[in-house]
Amino acid sequence: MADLKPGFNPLFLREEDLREGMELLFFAYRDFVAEADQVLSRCGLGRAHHRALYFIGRHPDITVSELLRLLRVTKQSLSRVLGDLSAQGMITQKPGLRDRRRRHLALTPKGTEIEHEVTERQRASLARAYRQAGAEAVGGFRKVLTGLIGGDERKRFAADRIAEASRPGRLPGVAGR
Amino acid sequence: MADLKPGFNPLFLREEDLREGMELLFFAYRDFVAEADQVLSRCGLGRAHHRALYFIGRHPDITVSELLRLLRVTKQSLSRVLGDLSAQGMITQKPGLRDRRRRHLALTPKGTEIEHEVTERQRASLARAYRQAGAEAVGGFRKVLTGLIGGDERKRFAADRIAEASRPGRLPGVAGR
DNA sequence: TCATATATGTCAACGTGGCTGACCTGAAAC
DNA sequence: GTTTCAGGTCAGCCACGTTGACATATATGA
Repeated sequence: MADLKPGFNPLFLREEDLREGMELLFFAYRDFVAEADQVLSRCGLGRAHHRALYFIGRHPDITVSELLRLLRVTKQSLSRVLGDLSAQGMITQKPGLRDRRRRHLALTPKGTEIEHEVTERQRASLARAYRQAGAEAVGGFRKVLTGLIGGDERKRFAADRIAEASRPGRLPGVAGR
Repeated sequence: MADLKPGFNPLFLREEDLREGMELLFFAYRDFVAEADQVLSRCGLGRAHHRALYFIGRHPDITVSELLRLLRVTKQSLSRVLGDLSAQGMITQKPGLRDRRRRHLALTPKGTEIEHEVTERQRASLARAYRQAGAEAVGGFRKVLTGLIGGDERKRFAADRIAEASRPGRLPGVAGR
């Protein structure tokens, strides 16, 4: 069953600890998103809408295909969500100047408001966990999670992400595929 | 907008860092579960089946309601999943001796095999991330995630969980509700 | 200039896995 | 022994993923 050999691994790689880590991730994620779901349901929105709002807010003028690569869903799924958000006046979609096939997405004031309202809960929740755990633990948290991210996306969370943060409209890890 | 005041918070609690943490969690979880989904779809099972298999394997003779509290889904949702697993001969359900209403669940050899096959991928993935990050980072990872878990469940991941691990059939955080 | 290949986005139909509501069954209480 | 209740099931619905077929826009080449 490809079991880990206890004698050849540090303590934290034991079967039991790995299982515990998996459960921790499961429970933490479950509760983290549940935080937002309450607010979302009051707005008549789902989790999928929130994810779209979030990333559009974070990357103004993002195109649909860039958003697709971030979310890793099919364009058909995303299309429905964007249709909803557009119908409710939460996002704007303007065709690109260079390539008029592309629609560039942005939040309306209303969309911004909803996004903040929902995300604020999660941010507060994470902030509390960060504060309780301390700066050093936060570093470890980020280190391990970064290691779990597969492939290209990991680069976005490399050490030099400060530079990225100062260019808010860009999507370095996405535009370059 | 209830923004965090930069002057009164340590650096790692800045808006930008919290957003990055949220995204990290999103991407890491997304890729972590995607790992298992490939294997699952080959077995004709879904994510819900895996979660049930996992926790039944980890807590033999668990009752349906205990499982419900772990997974936080409705009994109707779980019932369908258990029906599938039972029909495919992956779990056994025997009525309790003391209270014959309760069904105690356990994995069959076939169920154990499938569970291992799926979970093994995830365990390997987490082990790699742990190894890359180092023991200290793993401690921080667990600390922050534990802080994200709401309410009662957090206790299960307290310092004395070693004691729990030596009593594999028990569910201290669950039975006591 | 028009035929076509490619990229992008949409429409229709379907599957998984959540949910609520109504109901059944065994155990316990009066 | 009827009632009450916890544990579990059946039926139907919804959110949000999927695939397949199609529409539109740009780029390419005769």
